[in-house]
Amino acid sequence: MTDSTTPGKRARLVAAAADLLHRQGVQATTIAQVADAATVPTGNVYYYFKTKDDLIRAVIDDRTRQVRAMLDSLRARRSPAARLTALANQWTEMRELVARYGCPFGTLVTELDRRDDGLDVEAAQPIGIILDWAETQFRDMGRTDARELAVAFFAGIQGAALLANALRDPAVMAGQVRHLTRWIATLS
Amino acid sequence: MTDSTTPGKRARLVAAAADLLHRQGVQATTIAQVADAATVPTGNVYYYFKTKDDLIRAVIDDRTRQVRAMLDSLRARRSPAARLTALANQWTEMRELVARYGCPFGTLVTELDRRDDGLDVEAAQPIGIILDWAETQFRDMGRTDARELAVAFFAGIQGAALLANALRDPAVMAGQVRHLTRWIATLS
DNA sequence: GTCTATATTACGATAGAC
DNA sequence: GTCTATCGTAATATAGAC
Repeated sequence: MTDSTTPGKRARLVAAAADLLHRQGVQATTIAQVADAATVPTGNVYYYFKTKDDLIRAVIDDRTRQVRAMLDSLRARRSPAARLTALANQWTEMRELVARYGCPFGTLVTELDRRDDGLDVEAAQPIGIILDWAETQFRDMGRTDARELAVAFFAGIQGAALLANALRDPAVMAGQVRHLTRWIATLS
Repeated sequence: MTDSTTPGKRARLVAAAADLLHRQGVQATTIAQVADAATVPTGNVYYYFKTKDDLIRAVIDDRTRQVRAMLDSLRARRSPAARLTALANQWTEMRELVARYGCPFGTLVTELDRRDDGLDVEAAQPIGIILDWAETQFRDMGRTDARELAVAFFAGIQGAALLANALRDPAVMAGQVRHLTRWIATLS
C-alpha cells in the first residue's frame, strides 16, 4: 500500500463489491450492503472511495486484472488451439455461477454500457482484451480471417453464457464449450 | 379494449417504457420518465399499472409478442436454412441499435434474471421461444444434433450483440451474421 | 377516468466526534 | 484513520380533488 490505511479493508470492500455487483447487479447493490459484506461501517466506505462509481471502477479494474492473469496463465500451453480451448474451459468451470448470475465480465458490460461517463468504456476492457488475444491465437494458427474467427469464438462463449443464464442451465454452457472445442480442432 | 379506459394511453405507456428500458436500463428508468415520454401525468401511470414491476411485465409481454410475430413472418420462406438466415438478418438490421444499447431481448434477460420473483422467468421467454424455434429448423434440416446447433446459432447472435455493444461497433454484428449464414449453408 | 399534490422510503453522501 | 449519526434527494406509490 502506498498510504498508511489498513491494507485489508480496501481489498475487502472491492472483493465484496465484485461479488455483489455480479450477483445482484450494479444498480441493485447499495453501499450499505457492500460495507456490511466487508464488515466495514457504511460511512467509512467513503474514506476509501469518494463515490459509488469510484468503487465500481475499482471492481472493473480488478476484473481486468483477473482477465490478464487468466490469459497469462495460458501462455505455457503448446499450441494456439490448446490455448483457445483452455480459455473456453474457464467458462465451463464457472458454469454454475454463469447459469445463475451470468458471465461476470459480460453482465458488467451490459449493465454499464448505456452510460456516457467513462465507466462504459472501462467495463468493456475485459472483452476487448480477450478478443484481441483470441485474434492473435487464430493468427498464430495461420488464419488470415483471424478477427472474424475471434469474434465467432468469443461471441459463442458470451452468447452461451447468456442462454445458460436465461434457461438457468449450466449444461448449455458446458455443451457449447464442447462444440467450440471441436470447431477449433477442425481449423488446425 | 376490454374496459372503457382511453385506448391509446396504455399502449403509449408500454411503447415508451419498452424504448426507455432498452436505452437506459430497467433500474435507471423512472416512472416519471415513462409518463413524460408517453405524455401522461406521472401519478396517472398507476391507474394503468399497479406497480413499476407491472409495467415492466407489460413490456416483456410486448417483446414476447414481437418475437412470435417475427417468427411467424418467416414461415413463408422455402427452407429451414433460409428461415434461420432470415432470422439472423433481423439483428443485422438492428445493428445500430444493438451496438449502442445491446439486443432488446438479451439485455432484458441480463437485467432481470438475478431476481427471484416471476419477472426473471418472463424475461427469458423470448430467448426460449427463439431457441426452440431454431431447434425445429435444424431438425427439419435432418440434423439429430438440432439442439446443440440451435444453441450454437443463437449464442452466436446474442454473443455478437454483446461484443458489438461492448466495442460500440455495428460491423461486428453484421460480420458475425455473415459468418453464421455461411456456416448454415455448409450444413445443408 | 384523469390529474395534482404529497406521503414514504431508501439510498448516496457528508459532518464531525473520537 | 475510524466510526456514528444524519442530511438531502430522488423515486415509488397513494390520497383525494375534479
